[in-house]
Amino acid sequence: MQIRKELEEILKEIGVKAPFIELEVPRVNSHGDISTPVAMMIARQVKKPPREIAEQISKHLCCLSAYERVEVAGPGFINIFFKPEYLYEQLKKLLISPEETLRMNIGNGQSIQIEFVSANPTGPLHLGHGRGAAVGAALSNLLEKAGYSVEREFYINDAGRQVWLLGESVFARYCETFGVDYPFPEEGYRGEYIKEIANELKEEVAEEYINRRYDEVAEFFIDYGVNRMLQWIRRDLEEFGVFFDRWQSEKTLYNEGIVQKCHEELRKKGYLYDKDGAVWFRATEFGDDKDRVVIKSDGSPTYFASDIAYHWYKLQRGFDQLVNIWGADHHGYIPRIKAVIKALGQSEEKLHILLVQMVNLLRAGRPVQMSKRAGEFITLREVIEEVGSDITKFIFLTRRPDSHLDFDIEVAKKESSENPVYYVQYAYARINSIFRNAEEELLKDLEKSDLTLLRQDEELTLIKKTLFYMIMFEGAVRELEPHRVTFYLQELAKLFHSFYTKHRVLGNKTELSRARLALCKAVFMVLREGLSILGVTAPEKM
RNA sequence: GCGCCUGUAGCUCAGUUGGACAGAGCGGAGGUCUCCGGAACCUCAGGUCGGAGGUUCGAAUCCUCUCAGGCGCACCA
Repeated sequence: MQIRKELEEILKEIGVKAPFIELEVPRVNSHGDISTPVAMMIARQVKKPPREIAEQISKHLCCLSAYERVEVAGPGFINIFFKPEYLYEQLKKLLISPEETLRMNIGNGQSIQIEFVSANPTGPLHLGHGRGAAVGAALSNLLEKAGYSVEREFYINDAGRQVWLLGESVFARYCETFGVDYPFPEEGYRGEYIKEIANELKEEVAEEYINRRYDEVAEFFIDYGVNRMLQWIRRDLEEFGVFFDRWQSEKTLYNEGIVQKCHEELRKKGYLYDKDGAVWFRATEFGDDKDRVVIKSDGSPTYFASDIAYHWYKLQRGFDQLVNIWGADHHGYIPRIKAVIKALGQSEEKLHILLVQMVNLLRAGRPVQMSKRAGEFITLREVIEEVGSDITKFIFLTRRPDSHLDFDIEVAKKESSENPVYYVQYAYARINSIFRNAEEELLKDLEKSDLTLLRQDEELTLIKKTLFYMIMFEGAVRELEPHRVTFYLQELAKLFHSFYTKHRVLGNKTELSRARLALCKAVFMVLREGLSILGVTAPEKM
């Protein structure tokens, strides 16, 4: 698939530079296999009517052997029809080297760090975290396959007030198990899991910490609580099929002097200043609404203090690009973090902040109330136990991240038995089943089979669809949109089921069967590749 | 009050840096199967793209205003 390159060259000959050449797969067959509006896009620049430019371009394209014909249509579309021979050739290429073909090298080894989930270690993960996890993991996989060197990182907020409260909550419950009265912190965490930790502690340390003041033993309780929470978080994520390369602790940023070093640098540049007994960051210099407090007048740092340092540290580590996946409730935070990046002398383009909208959890149309403090909520773990990981991920990945999402547990279970994930997985299982039924002889060296026997509409359509995976892939990478993969897979599965219903693979003349098996193999590889981006299993049987 | 996100078929959602008559799944109606897995396939019905202006060859997409829902506007995290 090198149409884009060819078009670029033609444009160069004509003396035009187009920033990005858009290729579309038209809905209507008569509009060609591939179509491009590029002539219309440059019409203004060249000051010629689009159709005239289109004619000129299409004349050049006509000479190339891959195309059967090239038409100019409508206001100036260039519609390209492939020669079947070209399709067979590309299909063969896919069969011979699936990895090289399906994994376009776009990133060229650039390093990119993706930070996601980063849930506070003060309670179990909920469904919103699950959405971030699914999106982050899929995006990571996508970029990795596109030739980026990806690091998946989880940032742990293990410093500050929230974990202080976690420790105190555990401490209170711990005292309680000995019948010792300690007032439960007003904003403490009231979930059952806190009691679980307290009971564990009772086993482990007996009454060692009884009758002490909390601030004397806080460190112990915080560490214990945080570690236990992280264990659970990690376990739940693993169960969900999401893994991280690195877990960065906020506390470590303090202990290793990273926060201090970063602040010194900013101070030197004049971007930190003192006012009213506090230390401020000059965010307004870089487009934020107001300057932001970094160290409060009581001497304690704000959350922002370490967040600045965290981003500084990421940049220090030399990534070419950074991606932060945040819950949409943090959107107000974007200008100040972008300001930090700029203050550190880096281009804000380096940092992509992807907002993932909130998830409303419903059961049969009725909202399920969620409140972490009160300890009433349904966890990610409970949802994946009831609904299943594949289904849950698939639901998250069939929506744009910034769309609001009502996740109805009952609907999720019902719908999935009738369609979305299983539909795609079923196509995969079907192909596997065909392979199981086929005689071994037939399956040998499929790339050498006579692909020109694939002449039926359904076959040609299916071949094109598998080849157009690359167009979808490129767009998904460019826009950081893994959900495009999900939609593509559904379309591919649909075309496969259609083909399967209409044409028999096995039991034909040997060569036709082999050609169709080859086609199945190609679909098989694309499905497997796509599902692996989504982190959804590709079952051989189901 | 200010800012961000969302509003597309009865429901859940896509719609490729503005492109050809607006798409899919579910639900509804009707059909397909002697055979590789029916968790399948095919057909039909169904939308003034929240509303009003504007920009242009061309708008679901961009701009302005407006309505509705969600979320933010701390020396909280």
